[in-house]
Amino acid sequence: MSSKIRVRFAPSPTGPLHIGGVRTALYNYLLARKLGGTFLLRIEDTDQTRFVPGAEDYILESLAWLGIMPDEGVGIGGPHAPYRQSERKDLYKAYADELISTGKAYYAFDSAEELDAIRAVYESKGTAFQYNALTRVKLKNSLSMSPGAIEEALASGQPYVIRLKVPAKAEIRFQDSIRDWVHVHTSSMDDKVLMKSDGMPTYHLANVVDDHIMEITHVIRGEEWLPSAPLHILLYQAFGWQAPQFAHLPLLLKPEGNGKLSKRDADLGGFPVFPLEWTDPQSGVVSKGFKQEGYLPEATLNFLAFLGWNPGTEQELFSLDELVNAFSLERINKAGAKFDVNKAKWFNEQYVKQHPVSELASAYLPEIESGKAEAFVQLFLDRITFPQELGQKVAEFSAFPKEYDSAVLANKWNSEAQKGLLAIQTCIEHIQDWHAESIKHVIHGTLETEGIKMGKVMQMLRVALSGNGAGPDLMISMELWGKQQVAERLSVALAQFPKLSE
RNA sequence: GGUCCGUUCGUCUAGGGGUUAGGACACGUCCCUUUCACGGAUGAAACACGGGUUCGAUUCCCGUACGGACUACCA
Repeated sequence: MSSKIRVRFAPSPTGPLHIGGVRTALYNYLLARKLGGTFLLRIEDTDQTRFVPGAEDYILESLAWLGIMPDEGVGIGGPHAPYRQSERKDLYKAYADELISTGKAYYAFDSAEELDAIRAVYESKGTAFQYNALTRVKLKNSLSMSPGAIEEALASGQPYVIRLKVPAKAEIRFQDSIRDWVHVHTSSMDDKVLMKSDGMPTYHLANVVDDHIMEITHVIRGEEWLPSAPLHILLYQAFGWQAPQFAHLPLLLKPEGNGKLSKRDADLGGFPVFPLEWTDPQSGVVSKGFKQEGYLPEATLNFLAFLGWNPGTEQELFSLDELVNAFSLERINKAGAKFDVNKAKWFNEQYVKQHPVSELASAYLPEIESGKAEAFVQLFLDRITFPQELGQKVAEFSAFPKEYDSAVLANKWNSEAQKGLLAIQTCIEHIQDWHAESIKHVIHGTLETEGIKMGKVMQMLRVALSGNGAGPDLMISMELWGKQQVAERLSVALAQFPKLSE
């Protein structure tokens, strides 16, 4: 008996992959790597009406961007191909038939409209309708109909679904890796549809059959599946199969208020909930992506990993390999986690700072000569959250000041500052070796001989050169502007500042 | 409504029968710096409530409240 770990990520191609889905994929990936197992990708496209073109590619591209590619599955191949459920359609029918023949499932001929009507009646009475042991005898199915009538209905091609015959009185229990024992009584479950009238299986059947065939050992999925887990257990029992180990992940919640994180929150909060930018093929509406917003894949992964899991130590920055190493199902939390943009940004800043300067320079300042571009990156590295801010920073830096910080001017512009700036204007003319260190040396020396305190003029010098009262290291800035530019900026500023007499 | 799941600073969380309840983000203050940012230090900030069990409960049990998920021929 093989004890090889096999996990899967099984999204539906109904739109862009949600960030919660990405976290599910990540946890699956981490467990597989941690235990030397296999991570596979299966596409659950059994609902033909909700298929969205491009969604499958989007999923693959997202996983590739983050570096958590599956070992097996759609787009990769493997021993259990095909991995797209629509292409495995015929398989499921045979399993459903097996359940019919063993009496674990039955045909139901009730139309969707009939059931809706029944539901409406129940609802008007303040109760909920359940298709179960109590009601199925009064409905149109192979349990209530005579053998002849069933025969006839089937032969005449009357549409039907196959439903699981849920036992009336039984307690279903299973041990979840995250929630421990979960018990549910079958009286609160209904006879779920296994095969739809269009010949496609429902999620429940396809999922259980495929997880079994593909030898999945651990099912790691979102908490929204917890209520249907007992049904899946029942299915495994009906087939006589061993159920995999379940782990139901806590949900990702809205940053404000309550509820599941949704696309709407992203639009409202100005942050992405999708890994990559997505253009809706129907409406053309574009949704932001972590990548396009400027989040680095390592930062996105690290941030996501910590939403619902932690290593139990005080280390927060983890590479993917370190995550693999530290990961365990046991340390996943039970309660839902609110998405916090500030924390995401903080992670990104950490990774931006760690990023090789040369790469940032060539990727984000491609127009600028590499040596200078790297100097700019160094200058702004601590002041940006997203690397693409670099271009804007450099543009602002390079532009001639349009106006001068009036508050600083009001406070610091005095005759001593004027004297200092005049002295600086003269002395920089003589600097041959135009580098931050030598500029600093000369300016300091000049101010000292003039008997002017640094504090009295330096901020005015900054305002004169950049227009701003705050900014990066002035000496390095001067080096980057170049001697001629500095001289020009200084003389323009001096001409505009009010003239002060001694 | 029913079923199930959950609840430690504003947020992510550590912890766990006896602790000054720890860390991180954000926020305040201070230091560093010519300024800002970075960095460092520091402050404010939490065990939902009520009953048990116990010498002792934030920790275990039960209720309540609150929150969430699910309740389709969607996944």
